[in-house]
Amino acid sequence: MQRANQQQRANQQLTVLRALGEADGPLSARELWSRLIGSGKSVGLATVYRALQRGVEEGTLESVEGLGRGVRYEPKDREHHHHFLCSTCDHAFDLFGCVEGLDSLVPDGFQMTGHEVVLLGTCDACGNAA
Amino acid sequence: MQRANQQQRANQQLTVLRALGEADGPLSARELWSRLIGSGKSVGLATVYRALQRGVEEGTLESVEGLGRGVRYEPKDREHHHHFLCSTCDHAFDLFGCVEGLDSLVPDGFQMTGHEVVLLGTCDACGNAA
DNA sequence: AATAACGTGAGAATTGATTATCATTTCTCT
DNA sequence: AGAGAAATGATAATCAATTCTCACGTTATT
Repeated sequence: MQRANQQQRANQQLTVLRALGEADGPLSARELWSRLIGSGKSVGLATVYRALQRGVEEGTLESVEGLGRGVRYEPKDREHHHHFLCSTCDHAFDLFGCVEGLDSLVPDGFQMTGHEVVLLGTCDACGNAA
Repeated sequence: MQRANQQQRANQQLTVLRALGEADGPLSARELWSRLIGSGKSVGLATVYRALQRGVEEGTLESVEGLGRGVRYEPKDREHHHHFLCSTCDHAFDLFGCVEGLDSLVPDGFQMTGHEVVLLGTCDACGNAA
């Protein structure tokens, strides 16, 4: 391993969690890792996984399924929201607000404990780049 | 391979597609395969995959992501609907009806082309079995 | 019946995501 | 500074889902 400078040493996991906290939506481990590398932070993919796993164990992070294939993570302290999944860049964006009329969809005998709403389409950037 | 009886020979892929058509919600390849085996139909998992792949290519099936991890499949001719995902048995049930107020969630500059709503909780059977 | 194209099942191979391992390095505390 | 605990990065191992391969059965056509 090449000489790493002291600046970006320290607690790498904090670097990871901070980056996730600044994201505009839930990120997968790889997505988060790419962003870190892209912004010049040298962290191992394994460390990203470790940070995410630990965040979930400690209750500060939440894993989000239902957005395309993989699992994504987001800070748990965000208030109730949903996501917009861009089919071009595959990034998930946080949305604000919720919807009406969910209760009426629940079949007799079923107990609803939560819900997810995902809007699909093209994000601003991808739409303009077309 | 043990002697298979002629009755259930013929076009196995049709058997697969028929079973999917009779399901009360989208099924994963494995889920569909299990059901077939469970009901005495001897089909190979590879054949299930072939039938699903072909169904999608020919436009009669649609793959559904966003329900837990894997990919599930459903006939494309069903009218617009959403799903209830039971956290106990992991089965996805078709629901009827839709919700209000989706448009207002779309951020400026984003183009929405579709949406998914997933209700989470416990299905009737699992709730009673508890 | 003969031939060729297609369908099938079993299991191997591939793939992508996640976890485990291990030699170092960094931290913490004294 | 020194000792032991924890963190880190590279990469190997694991695991589940999906695809591929191939020997053989089936169907269609003649």
